[in-house]
Amino acid sequence: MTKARVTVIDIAKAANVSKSTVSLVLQGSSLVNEATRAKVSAVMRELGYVYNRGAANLRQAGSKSRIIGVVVNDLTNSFFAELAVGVDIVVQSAGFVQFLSNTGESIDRQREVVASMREHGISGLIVSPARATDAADFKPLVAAGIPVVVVVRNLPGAKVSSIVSDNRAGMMSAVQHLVGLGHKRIAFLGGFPDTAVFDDRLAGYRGGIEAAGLGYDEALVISSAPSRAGGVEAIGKAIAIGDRPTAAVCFNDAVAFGVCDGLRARRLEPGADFAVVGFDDVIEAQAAVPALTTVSVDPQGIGRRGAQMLLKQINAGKAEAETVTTAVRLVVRESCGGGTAAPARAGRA
Amino acid sequence: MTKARVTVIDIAKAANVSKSTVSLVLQGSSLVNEATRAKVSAVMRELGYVYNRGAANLRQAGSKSRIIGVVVNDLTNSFFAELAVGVDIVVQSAGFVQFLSNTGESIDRQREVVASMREHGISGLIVSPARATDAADFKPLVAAGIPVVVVVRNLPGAKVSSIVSDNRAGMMSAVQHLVGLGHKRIAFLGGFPDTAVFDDRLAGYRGGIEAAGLGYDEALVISSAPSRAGGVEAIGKAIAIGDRPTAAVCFNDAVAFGVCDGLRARRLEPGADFAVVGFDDVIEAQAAVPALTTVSVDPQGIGRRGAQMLLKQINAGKAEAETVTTAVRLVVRESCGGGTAAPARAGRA
DNA sequence: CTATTTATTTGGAACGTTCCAAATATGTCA
DNA sequence: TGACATATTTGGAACGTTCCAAATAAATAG
Repeated sequence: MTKARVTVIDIAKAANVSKSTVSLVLQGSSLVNEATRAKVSAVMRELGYVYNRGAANLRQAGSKSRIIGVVVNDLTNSFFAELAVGVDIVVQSAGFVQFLSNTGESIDRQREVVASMREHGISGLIVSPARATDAADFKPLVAAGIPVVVVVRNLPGAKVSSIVSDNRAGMMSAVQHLVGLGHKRIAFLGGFPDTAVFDDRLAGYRGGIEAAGLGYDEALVISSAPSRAGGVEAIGKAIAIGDRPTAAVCFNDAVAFGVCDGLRARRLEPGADFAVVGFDDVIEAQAAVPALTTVSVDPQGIGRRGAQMLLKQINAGKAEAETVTTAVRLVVRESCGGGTAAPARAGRA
Repeated sequence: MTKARVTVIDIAKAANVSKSTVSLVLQGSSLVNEATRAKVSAVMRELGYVYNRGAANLRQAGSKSRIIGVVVNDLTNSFFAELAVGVDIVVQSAGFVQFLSNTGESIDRQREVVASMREHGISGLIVSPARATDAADFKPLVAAGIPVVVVVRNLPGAKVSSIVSDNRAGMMSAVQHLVGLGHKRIAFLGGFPDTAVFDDRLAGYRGGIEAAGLGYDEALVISSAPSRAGGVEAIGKAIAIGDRPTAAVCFNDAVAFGVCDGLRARRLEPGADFAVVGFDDVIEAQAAVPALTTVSVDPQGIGRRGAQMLLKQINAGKAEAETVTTAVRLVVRESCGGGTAAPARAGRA
């Protein structure tokens, strides 16, 4: 067991050069003679040298740490897992590493992990904020010159870059699709009203309804937790309405799945008896039965995009807030009926 | 915009004490006077001090970095995402942070990220190795005194701790369940034979078959990619066998889903015409139609467990390799027929 | 052979902490 | 009061790098 760490000085001694030279080799400087470089490299390999980034960061000005912090609100949701993977791909290929943490929608946890990341000297931060995050929470970071990119959920008021999907347009096209299928009573189900994403999606819904000449009816907007359970709850209320809706656009796919569950529990077949559209296009959407018609947002793409933007800002040194909305597209599957006749599913009563 | 970083010396000056005292406060030492502590803390808050962990690590011996490296082979698989969350939960509440990377089953990538983590001075590593990982890859880490815990997939030959689920027992109980339902010809479908996990599960299958007095028939073991597509392929071959099986245990849930797809494509209804059992109990298993009977392994639990073990080793200073197999349990749903019939699952939500 | 480039190498002095040994202040007891 | 114990504070000297200014070696010019 090697007791002490092998340092640049050990290398220097063994290779008969100065530590400065070793450092030069480490950075691939062109100042050093080829022969020397070879010798030093050989010694490093031989002694099993491992670079101490901490020490280097200490010396180098501020944020050369090459660590990117990534904070997501729910890693168990495959949407965000995909997003993290997208970030990782570009971050890694740029020679940075990723510091990933999950907040589970807890705002306190979020504060903790961001603080911790800061102590570790991250070069930049990508965050999908927990619900009800205070826009001011990231103020100190940007004040310290650490670029921040907010993804998925935007943070109105925060002076940071953000990438969000085009929630309005997506929901609008979902509504248009249902209208095209002849539906007149279309509900909007799920989601918490206190989020910017909710507002955007609802606005898209309303826009679609009004553009179709249908009246916007507030009774058809039923919020709930943005989860499967929330979907079950919401469809329950929706069905109890006097002038019952015949279709619904859902806040996200999880809600849509819950809506399907709730329909079946009432002996209604999603797709046949009631049309359902989701939002996000999570991996499960295409495997579900019936396969879910949904608005696809490509979380991995958002992750990649966000990471690129962040790296750009890090390299630029100066970060001016920039906002990007990424396009979305409706993926028509089976949950609104009419779709591609599925491989004969035995009709479950 | 604050130009320079606020350091412990700035605090010292402003609070009229020495930097040593500030350091003491930082570490919550009981040596410092209450009044002094209060004053220093106030100044720190006022000047917006942020602790520089890099500098601290530099001074402190070896691995006090409080960073835990986590490497998984496929973050988009919700099984591993759950695992990462499990790790994060205990790691975070112990005041450590998590460095998470995804290898996407690439062995090169794995080497890169592990090297990078090492440069950053991780205190320990939790890894779910990419396929065909060389056991020797983690040698240098443990030689350097950095504890490593391998999860999910074990690494025969590596002298590191590991946590794997009880693959043998799980598969055995799956077979027993099918035997109990009267099946005589039971196939084992999917998975790559070059993995330890495959060997274990196959051994469990064989054990169950033989314990039931049924003959072990190699023709009924059909390997394939451990994916949905692999499942489709495997069931195709299985059905083509002369003495056709009436049931199958699958390498994992993804394969099981593929098997269901393949059955339907041949106008066979999984559950009714052919019994299918999965392994893992991924989130989708209970929502699928028919809901999948499968062996539940609780990835989050494995993550938590692994993290605890790692922390224990870090604190102990010395790490002796320890191997734990976690219990699994068969969850009976609908994919073997007979199960809870009609009343659509309102059960969960 | 000296003067002048050009190529390479090199000692410190940082960076922001923690740790140690030693200094100072405070209190207690005879 | 002096001597001693106890509580609190404090200057350096590390830790492993990078950077700077300056030294040395080699090559070219005059």
